[in-house]
Amino acid sequence: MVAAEAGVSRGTASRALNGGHSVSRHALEAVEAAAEKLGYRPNLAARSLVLGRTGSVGLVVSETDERLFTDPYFASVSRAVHSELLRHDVQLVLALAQSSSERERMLRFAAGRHLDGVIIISVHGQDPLPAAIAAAGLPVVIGGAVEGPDRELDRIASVDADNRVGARAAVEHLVRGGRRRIAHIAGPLDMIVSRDRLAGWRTVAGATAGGAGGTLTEPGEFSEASGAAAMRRLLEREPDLDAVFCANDLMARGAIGALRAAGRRVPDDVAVVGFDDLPGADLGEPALTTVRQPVHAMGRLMAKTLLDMVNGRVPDPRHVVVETRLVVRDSA
Amino acid sequence: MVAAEAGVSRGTASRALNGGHSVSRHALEAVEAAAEKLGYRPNLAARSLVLGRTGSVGLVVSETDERLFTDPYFASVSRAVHSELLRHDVQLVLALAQSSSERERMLRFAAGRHLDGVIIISVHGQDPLPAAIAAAGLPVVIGGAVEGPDRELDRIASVDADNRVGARAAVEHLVRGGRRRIAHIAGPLDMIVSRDRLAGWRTVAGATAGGAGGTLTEPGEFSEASGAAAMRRLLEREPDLDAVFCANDLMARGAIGALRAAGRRVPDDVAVVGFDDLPGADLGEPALTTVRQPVHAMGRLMAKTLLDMVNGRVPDPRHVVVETRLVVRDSA
DNA sequence: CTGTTAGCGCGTTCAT
DNA sequence: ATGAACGCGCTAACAG
Repeated sequence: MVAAEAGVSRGTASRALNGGHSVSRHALEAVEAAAEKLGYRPNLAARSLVLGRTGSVGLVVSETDERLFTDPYFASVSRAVHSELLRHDVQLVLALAQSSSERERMLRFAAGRHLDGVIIISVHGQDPLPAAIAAAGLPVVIGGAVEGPDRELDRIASVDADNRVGARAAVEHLVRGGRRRIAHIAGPLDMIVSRDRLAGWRTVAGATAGGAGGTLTEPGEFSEASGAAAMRRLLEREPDLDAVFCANDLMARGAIGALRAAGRRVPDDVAVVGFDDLPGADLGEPALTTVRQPVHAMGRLMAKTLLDMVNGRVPDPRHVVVETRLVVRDSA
Repeated sequence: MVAAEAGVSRGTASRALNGGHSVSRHALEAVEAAAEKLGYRPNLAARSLVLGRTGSVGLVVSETDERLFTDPYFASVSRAVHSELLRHDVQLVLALAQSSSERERMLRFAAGRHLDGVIIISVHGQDPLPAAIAAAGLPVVIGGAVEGPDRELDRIASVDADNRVGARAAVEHLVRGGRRRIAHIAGPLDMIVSRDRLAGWRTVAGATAGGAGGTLTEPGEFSEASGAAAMRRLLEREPDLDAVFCANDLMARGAIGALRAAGRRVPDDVAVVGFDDLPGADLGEPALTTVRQPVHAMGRLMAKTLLDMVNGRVPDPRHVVVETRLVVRDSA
């Protein structure tokens, strides 16, 4: 420790640079001056080796960078997580993990103690990554629902929106508006979020149009283009549909474009409801009726929960579901 | 080292887990089996302490998360950087650094040897971060131009597009098309990119409309909304303008919207040229004439250059400028 | 309040 | 081919 070259011993220097407890004013000033003069930077690798802490947590996105940078949802979540971490002086490390080889690398990275904990969003299928990281001893917070054995692991927590309830509210709103042939553009069916929103829709729509309402669905991929494509397929299958509930706002925007291209007016001919209430949903033409997810609050909660776990506290409940709310605008 | 519990000494185990050189088949297998059984994960913090290498590099974006997730430019760059790093088995760590306190944290993070090197894009003003990181002994690659003393530092390299030339080509194209009152929507003037594109425009436009062409400019912030706002200001100042060159595609899109809202046809009344040629530029209505920047190649080059420097090679030249190319489509 | 010592987990020399 | 010992830079625990 070069700073010790400035008068005192390494122990004293270390104390001075950290809290400054139990150090005389004189020594403290000498150390600070020396550190300044030498441009001293503590080696964080060494520090984390002895402390068992790195002071940084990861936000891993199991998604193509395409979607990461395209869907405002991720922007909102990262912003929320980031701002919460800053308050606790913790560094955010954003990492992509699309392919399984990248997930494997991520696992090595996290398990190798480069991180104190990990937040994972956009989990597809039953991704082994969360459980693997937890098995390596790191706390994991999942943004979204958790099923199966993972749910029981003490090191895994989650923050999810009440997707089923939200979806049901959306479709009930359409029914109240007199719509009968209500279609659904779903998200990728390997994601629990998608299946939950689908289930919420089916509960209500299955009771309309003589039960046929429960089959009128096409999957998309949460992107605008995939929403437009799904909408075209639905129109082909069922030209008479009078409403469509989309699993997110981006697909809703795509659906509106496709409807217009097909000569339908929104909401006169076909009503459209989205999910998320992302920034901008209120601006488009027409303004989008959608289910609001408190994304910012959820992001902060994920961060806060993770930090709690990093500090050895097990949150109770470990799995929280936050409320959503229907926001009625012009499109339905 | 727990793996040593499986028969051999720690040294042998270490050799077995790494190259496997100078280790008997028998010992090697024993160690591998033990590692597998114990779910052994090397502690990367310890490894980087002794090796002086972490195997990860940072991509820091001095930008709001808003823009990071909104401007497809960042998506393209990160994708390129990421893919190149993967080939070399290096972990990408994405980090935001908007405020100066976040930059300070980033500096501690990098200087603390959590990273082997750093790529910085979207540098505003003369950000002290690059020089500070370089001073801490880490190699830095800047995406964009470098001015002043930073340019001479051995540890700083850069990859930039020939913004002046590209801008000039765009404006010359407008002149050839018979346009005379050619306005410019600039980027934030604290960025060299913006000033370079502005200068390219001024070179040519300054010679049109009796010299008045060189003053008809308004700054934006590279976002669609700021492009629209700048366009409105320009129309107010100069209702007769017949063309506008925008410092990026996003602002060009915003400008087109504002022009239409003001009742001007594009390109009939006003021609519009952008910069970047981002995915989607060819799709909109009208398809955008723009200056193509080889973003993917630039991203890969940044990554490759950084890895070279991490390995002790100093690239020559240290500052490279890549060519851009005008892509003529419908909007001008 | 301060100096000393030990040890975090690893790769690597040097003997053997 | 292998084992023992050392040191990376740091903090914590213990003496003084």
